[in-house]
Amino acid sequence: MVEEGPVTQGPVTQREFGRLLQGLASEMNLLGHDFAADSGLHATDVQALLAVLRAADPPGITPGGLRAELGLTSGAVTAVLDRLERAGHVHRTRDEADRRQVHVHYHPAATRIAGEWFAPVAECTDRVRAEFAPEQVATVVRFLARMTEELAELRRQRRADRA
Amino acid sequence: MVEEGPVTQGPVTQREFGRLLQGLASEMNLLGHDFAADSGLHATDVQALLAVLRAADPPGITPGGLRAELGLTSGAVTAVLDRLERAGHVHRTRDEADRRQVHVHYHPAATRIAGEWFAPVAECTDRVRAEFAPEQVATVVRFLARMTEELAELRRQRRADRA
DNA sequence: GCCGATCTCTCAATGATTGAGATATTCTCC
DNA sequence: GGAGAATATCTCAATCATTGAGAGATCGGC
Repeated sequence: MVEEGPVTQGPVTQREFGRLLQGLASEMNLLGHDFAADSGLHATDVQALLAVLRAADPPGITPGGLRAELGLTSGAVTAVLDRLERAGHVHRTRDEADRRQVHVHYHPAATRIAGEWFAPVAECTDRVRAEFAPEQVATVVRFLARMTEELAELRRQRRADRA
Repeated sequence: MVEEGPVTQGPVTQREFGRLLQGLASEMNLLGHDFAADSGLHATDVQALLAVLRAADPPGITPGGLRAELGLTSGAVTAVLDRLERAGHVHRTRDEADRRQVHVHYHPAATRIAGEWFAPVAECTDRVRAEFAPEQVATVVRFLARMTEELAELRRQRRADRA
């Protein structure tokens, strides 16, 4: 009873806020695990497939981009893409302008499969979003974008410091 | 302007919203990778260590709890804990009431090391939080909590359906 | 054109993860 | 109380993802 007091800014300590963020990230990770298990893929392959799916496909994401986005070494990315390609989820094309680069594209079937599997998740998201007023949703969106941006900047800076 | 037809809920489409969430989760994952690289640990070990750190320590988290929270098999959890214990980050105690169970506790040193490494991340979080009014932060907190809860419920239900 | 830089892939070595089974403990129901 | 089912953790051999160094191919600046 005593600890339920404050409501606005004070009640959520930095630590609790971190816990919330970690908890959500963890839960999303587990969704990936489940999708992997259901699809006969591995957790890493799913992360890669999702990264490919959420990349703009006109250009398509490069193995190097995946390397940066998944935190893997180049050999691991090649292996992941080999597995995804062998399973028929993605295919590679070589950039004609810069022939060193490769672009990874998803197959329509992969979109459909992932879309169907994640449909209940999307419903989940919609359900939660519906609990918030439009301007509140906008606030959440702004927060998510800013947080992501700020963390990316932090990592970028750290990388620069290391060199 | 023209192609924004299927607006499910306000200005942000469901797809964009999912992208935002995935992007943030991905970024947080990469932070874990970097911490792992700097600490001589593996990505999984870091996830486990963070899970131990954010668990209430009076009881301490069990290997089974970690198994559920990381999506690993029992053998993998044992291996992870062996590594973390060997590195001096955590230690195991056996529950006296139910001697089948084990509780994992972090060493104070682990808290300090992780705390120091993640201090800039915490500053990041604070910086972003400072950009929002108290009631907006409260909205974000509520959203994070509800989203996590809903996703956890979805996974729980799926697990039940499978059986 | 040439040299350094960039991007991807190869490959052997390492080691993390799996999955079935063993062990120990608790719970349930007669 | 005691037999059997259920639960929690650990063991271990087999599998396979990941690492890390290096090769091959291509581009950009001078």
